[in-house]
Amino acid sequence: MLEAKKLERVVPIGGLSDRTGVKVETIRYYEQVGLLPPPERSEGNQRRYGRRHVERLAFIKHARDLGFPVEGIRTLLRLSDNPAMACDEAHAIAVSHLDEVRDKIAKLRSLETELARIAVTCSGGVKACDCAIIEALADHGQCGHGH
Amino acid sequence: MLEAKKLERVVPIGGLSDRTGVKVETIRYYEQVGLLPPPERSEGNQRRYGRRHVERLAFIKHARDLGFPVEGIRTLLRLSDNPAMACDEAHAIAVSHLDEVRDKIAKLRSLETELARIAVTCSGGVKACDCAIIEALADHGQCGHGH
DNA sequence: GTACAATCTGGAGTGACTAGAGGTTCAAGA
DNA sequence: TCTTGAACCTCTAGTCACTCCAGATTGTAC
Repeated sequence: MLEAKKLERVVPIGGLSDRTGVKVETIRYYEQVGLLPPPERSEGNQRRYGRRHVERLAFIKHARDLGFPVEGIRTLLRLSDNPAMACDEAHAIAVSHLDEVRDKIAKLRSLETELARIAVTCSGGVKACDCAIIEALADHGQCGHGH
Repeated sequence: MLEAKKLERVVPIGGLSDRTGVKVETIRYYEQVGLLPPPERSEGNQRRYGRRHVERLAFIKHARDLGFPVEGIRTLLRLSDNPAMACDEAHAIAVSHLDEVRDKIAKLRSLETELARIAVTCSGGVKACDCAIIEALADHGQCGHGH
């Protein structure tokens, strides 16, 4: 058992960073906020990570890439550590987040439309023109707030 | 002249907030970072805003609603105060921002696709199932980083 | 052994707000 | 005119998810 543990490949934080694509500083941050458990240390107090940390961090990164907030990931990790629990909660988290992403897409498309309208009215390059972009931004009728 | 100025309708910060939809605290913030010039004050040191401030803040709000960063808005405001300047810069700012918005939409749609895939594999509600969401997040093949 | 890159901790910054504490002013109503 | 409560003030610090920097130590290749 100890022998098996002794032979496990452990890496310093840079090695974990290389394996997961997560920055060194971000790894330390995740440890600080409790997403990643503190690893064992070398005699010189340097972090040494084994396979389980690699897997945990990969999970975290995948979830971050999908836009889950840190607190949501904390919940997902807890569920991950208790596979016998109902997956209602994981599903609720994912669906809620999916809704947020869809809302955001809708909003951004609306922004895109207006930005494209604004940008196209001023092709640029003409000195001393009255800038249509500035005028569009000053146009209260387009600012989405009733006056 | 002084008489005309005396008769201009001025409002306290709450009035400006009501007229523009921008929060009181956010108005103070914009003054602090220099987007909004400091207004005149009452004898009791309360801010008093006239029409020009209302217009300036409406401009800022419109630009923020479109997602322009504060520094970009600072530039747009400078251009707005100098209408004789070439509008190359305003155009460049708008187009650059439009590109960012388009990039973001593309990324979010990709996220939506994967989230929808993940969420649909676990309809939830079945106790003691192996949660497909957790497994999907743990699946290195899907995390966008080569191992 | 030497040198340099990697690692450590602690503190603070980023961007755009947002909240709270404790004190003052203002305006409406009695 | 007086009272009261909302609006206002400044200052400080928090939010979220990182990110950066300084100064010191460790580790590894040559």
